[in-house]
Amino acid sequence: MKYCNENGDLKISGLRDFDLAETLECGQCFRFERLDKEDYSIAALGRVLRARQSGDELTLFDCTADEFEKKWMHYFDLETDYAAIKAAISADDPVMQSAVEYAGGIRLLNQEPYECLLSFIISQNNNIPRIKGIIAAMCDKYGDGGAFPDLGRLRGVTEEQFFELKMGFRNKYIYDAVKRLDGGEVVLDSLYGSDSASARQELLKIKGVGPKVADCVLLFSLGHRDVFPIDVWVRRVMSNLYFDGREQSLKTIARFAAEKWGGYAGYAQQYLFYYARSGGMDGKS
DNA sequence: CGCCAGGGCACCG
DNA sequence: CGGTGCCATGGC
Repeated sequence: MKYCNENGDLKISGLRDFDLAETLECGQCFRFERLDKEDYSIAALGRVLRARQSGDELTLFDCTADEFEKKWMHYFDLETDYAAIKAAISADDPVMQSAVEYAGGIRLLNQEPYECLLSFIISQNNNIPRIKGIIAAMCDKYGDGGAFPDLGRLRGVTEEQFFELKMGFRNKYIYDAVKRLDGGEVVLDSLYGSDSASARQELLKIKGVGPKVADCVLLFSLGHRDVFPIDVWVRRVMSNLYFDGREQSLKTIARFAAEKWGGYAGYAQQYLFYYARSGGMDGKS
């Protein structure tokens, strides 16, 4: 990977195992806008970044090399060797080989834990377009200039006001999350280093945060790549492709994934999720 | 109209 | 413990 700044824009070349569209559209983040094919506006890390990919070249508009090194390199997980990970998780596994081939440019983002937590609380029993809409409404209403509203801005917001953003029954959960973070009962930044199980226990203190939401926050923002979030899609695709179509319990799937993929289970999960949602459920396409 | 969506809670036996 | 009904909303 090489990069240099041209007229204020950063041009990165020689990228491998990276596809901007796949990475953004695979359901791990919600605040982005597709301007054109492989051309996106991304709201993250305190600003709006426009990015466009052409082959193995990625352009980050209005971005210095310094900013790239300090923020976006890690955000897009570009310092990680995905070729090695893909080889490891798909060894002797035709199912995972297909999933990895289908969307081999997915990267697991390193998002901000606070935004990731609130976003995935909103995601529960919901669909992706509507999740994006609710988050956008919250940013418009309470964020500074459309940014994701920080704790200070959500501190005084009532359950009723969250309900007005069309959150439905999740309004109480968002309210509870804000309260516990604000009160210091849960400290997200302390969860980077600890082991996944104890970090999950902390997140489960928040009302409306169960195993699935907790695992998404651990995987997509806190660097715990061993966790394996199981939603309806993952349960379906796992049952179909690894258990002969017989629906398995969450516990069985979790144990299977942990034994099969270990510390790389999170990567495996994301390839499978995207594969399943794109119609690869029968194991042929 | 009913079913479903990147679930979790309360309640039940 | 494991199973079940319920929760708001919008797209299909």
